[in-house]
Amino acid sequence: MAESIYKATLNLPQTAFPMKANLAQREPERLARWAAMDLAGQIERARASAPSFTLHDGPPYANGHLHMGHALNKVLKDIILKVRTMEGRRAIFVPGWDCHGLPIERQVDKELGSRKRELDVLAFRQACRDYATRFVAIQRDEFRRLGVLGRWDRPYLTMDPHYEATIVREFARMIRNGHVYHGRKPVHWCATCVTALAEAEVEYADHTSPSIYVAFPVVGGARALDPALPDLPLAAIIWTTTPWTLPANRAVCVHPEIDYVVVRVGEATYLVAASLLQAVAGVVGWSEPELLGHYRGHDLTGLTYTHPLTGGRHPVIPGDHVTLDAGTGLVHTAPGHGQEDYAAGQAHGLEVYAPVDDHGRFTAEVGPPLAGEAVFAANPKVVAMVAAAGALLAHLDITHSYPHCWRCKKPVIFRATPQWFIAMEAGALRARALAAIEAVQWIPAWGRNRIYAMVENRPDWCISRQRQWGVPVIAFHCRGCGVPFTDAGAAERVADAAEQEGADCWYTHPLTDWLGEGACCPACGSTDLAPEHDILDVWFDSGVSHAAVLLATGGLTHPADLYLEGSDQHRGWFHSSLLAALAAGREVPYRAVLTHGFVVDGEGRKMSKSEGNVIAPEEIIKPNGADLLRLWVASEDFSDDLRLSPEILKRLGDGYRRIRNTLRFLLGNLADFDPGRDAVANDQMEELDRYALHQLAGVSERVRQAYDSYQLHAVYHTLHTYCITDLSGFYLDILKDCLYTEAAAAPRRRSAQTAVWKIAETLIRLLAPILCFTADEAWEYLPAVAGREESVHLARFAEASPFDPELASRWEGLRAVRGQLLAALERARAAKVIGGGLEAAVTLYAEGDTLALLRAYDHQLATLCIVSQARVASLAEIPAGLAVEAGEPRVAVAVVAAAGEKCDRCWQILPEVGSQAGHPGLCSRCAAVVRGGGGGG
RNA sequence: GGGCUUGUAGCUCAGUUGGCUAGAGCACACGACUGAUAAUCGUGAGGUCGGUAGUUCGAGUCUACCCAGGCCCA
Repeated sequence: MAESIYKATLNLPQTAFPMKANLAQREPERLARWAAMDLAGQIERARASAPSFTLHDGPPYANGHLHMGHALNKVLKDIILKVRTMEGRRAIFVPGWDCHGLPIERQVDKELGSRKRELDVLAFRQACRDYATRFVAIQRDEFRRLGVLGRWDRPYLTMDPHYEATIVREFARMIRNGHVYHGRKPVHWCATCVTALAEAEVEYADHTSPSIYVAFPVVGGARALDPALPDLPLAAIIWTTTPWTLPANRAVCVHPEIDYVVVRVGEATYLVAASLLQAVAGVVGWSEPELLGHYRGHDLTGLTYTHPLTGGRHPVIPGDHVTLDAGTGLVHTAPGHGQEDYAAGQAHGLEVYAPVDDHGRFTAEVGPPLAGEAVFAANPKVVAMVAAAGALLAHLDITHSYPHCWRCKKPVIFRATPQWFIAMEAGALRARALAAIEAVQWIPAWGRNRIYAMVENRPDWCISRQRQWGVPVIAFHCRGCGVPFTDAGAAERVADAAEQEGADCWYTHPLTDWLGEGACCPACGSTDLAPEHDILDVWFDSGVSHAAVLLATGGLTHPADLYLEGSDQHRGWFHSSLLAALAAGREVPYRAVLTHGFVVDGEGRKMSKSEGNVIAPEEIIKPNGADLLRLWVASEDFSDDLRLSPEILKRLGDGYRRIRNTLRFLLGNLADFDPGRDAVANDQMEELDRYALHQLAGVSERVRQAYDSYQLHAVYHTLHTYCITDLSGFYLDILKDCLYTEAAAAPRRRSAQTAVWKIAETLIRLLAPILCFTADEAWEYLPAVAGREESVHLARFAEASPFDPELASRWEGLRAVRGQLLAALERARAAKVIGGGLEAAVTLYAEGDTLALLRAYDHQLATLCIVSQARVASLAEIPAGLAVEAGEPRVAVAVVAAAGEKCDRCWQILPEVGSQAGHPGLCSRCAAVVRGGGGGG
């Protein structure tokens, strides 16, 4: 097609802002630019005296590469910080890492292999430190790639000397507050490796164990339970697969809500769960047990029984963990040898008894013949003793899943070992924590219930670990009497030393440096003292971050305004931070807690390697850029789980391109616009442009409000729909005629450009927290203005454009009619009456207010509907055969092919084309523009 | 098994205290344009609101149970 000679006289869009994002290449370039200009530092300096907003970073674990969960969390934080910054607040981001702990220790173990034996504690700790340092660097680079701004050059690390010192100092405060005590608790123990094992170090495998049913004689016989029963002996039947734990039995647990029965077999009666009677009868060989009575579990509690081996008397207690899956419904409980046994024992004041040494052998306490025997080897002896006591009802072998040591593959035992605890009741810690929870804003609100129930029910916090890579529990043992003790003053001295030397000082200094010369055991007076070897739980480390970071970093506040983590942290960091702060006599470290869900696949299932449905951040960034990942974060409602799938990314890519193109079009139409010279005052602007600014004001307000309440998905949907519906599909489409064909400096074109400019300035800023790369790129293509910030991230959100509801209601009326007209045009198109809209001449038939409105805007209707000619008439004049359009308002639309010639320049078909002197191909408007020196050119 | 939580078109989301033929954008189909062009515009077709049973004149919205997910425990 021959190009019109007039094309050069049009003001077509011009911009170097590329349509194709090419983010994979451009983002790293922008990151380099930000680094070179120290963008994060500039932002901090620009807001140095502004009101603060502190979002405290929960430290990820310094191990492995980032997964989507990490990316999600950090991007959410970054978006929120950028929002606060653009709202004018000082929002300093100090990222952190959790560096101590078992996973790193295990990795280092693996890497060292057999060489580990050659390393002393300090060398091993150094190896762990090196490992953590390596992954901090890796993860830092991966986080930065996401566009997250902050103090990446000086993050907080829980292994920093200052941080380690803070851990010790907070521990000292807890000692002073009377929270720290020493007790016993069962842990997985490998008797071969002579070490405690964490849950992660336990592997489950099949193992054959003796399965025995034992009768525990109830004190007082059947009548102790129910006087109506015959005066016969009564025995509670228990089942166990670890006979060796029987010497440590201290109770029998029953479920208070379960039905139990008493049955008579010969001259004895037995207690067993009703629903398990048949199974038990089969195993122990009862032919016809006689049913004597039904009882609920809570009827049984309060009974006591005689231990068949020791002769000791122990109680029947309630326990909700009792199930009817197997056994008898009455559970042998040894608080020193089982997790649930321990919990039940704690609730009823039972002794934590575990007469087994580090090598898995019975101690002298149990006496002959078991003393000195390895527990597994002693099983037959115990069974024989039970039989000898006349208490063995049945004995067989079963194969079942049983915990084994990850290292030596031998079966492990549960064994109570000495541990350090934070007491929940001392200083009313639990009550204070519950009260504090009420004062925090939980977003979503159900977070409050979740953490409240946990704090309400949790046992004392076991803070010691039998490990090496961590901060030592600052405590002492007396070699004389064996009594452990703490000393707050000593701990404070350790903290002082740790400020310089790190927690390693515990291993390098003599105890006299902490306790002074001549220190002695507070219990027996012995001066033969030893340091504690256990280290602190890593949750203790991160739990004191508020003290180590918020209190120690200028510009941050304590408490923080916000903690923001996944919902699993109700049990994790939110929880440990709360307890650590209160136990140390500090206030709650956060005012508000925001939680997000987990990343799941397109079906809502969790991502797992075995399922093959994992998507790594890398897989999004490499082809699409970090902005797309960020857009995904913003597009989904993060209060629930976030779905991620190839289709979702595809849709999102479409959305991104749409927004980008809209920006490009806006920028392209500002090529010749100099705001200082050309901007039109609001009251001088065309109504259409003022209506566009009114819409912008609404969008801006909605988005700002959504940002403020952390409804990021509402931000995305609002902006996306705005770009498509209000801008692309309405305002900008209509505006093309004016922008392209009017004289460059024509007042109505400058009016339009002023609106376009304000829309661009506002929209780019609103997008900046989410599309941090794209918005900053677009920022550079905005018309130059004095004092423009070097980056959009240094700017504030735009001043609100004016609302004009009265004008808006008129234009919404016009827009509704336009919608009706478009449907009519489509029919005409289908009937081949017209092709493009500009081939049409329309007549709008309306009535009442609509008719008045249309008459008032008569001269603008053609432009508004992008047809060549439009006229208005009363619905009363509607021609025969023309139907009223469906919907509101009531109008009829007649569409005919426009009469006249097509203007060579603006493509409208008008009757006057051909009558313009010197410009036979032009309409009168275009002829005037061309005579006046053309458009822009 | 327990605590908390989710389930509206293929996708992402709206649906205030129960009240209209359940909405939006995208994707899809069809069409237009070729001066936003690896763009742009229009029209249209998509949902028994996870299921069942209740309460009610009326339920996506309330109740109970069930199914399928998620987090944390056991």
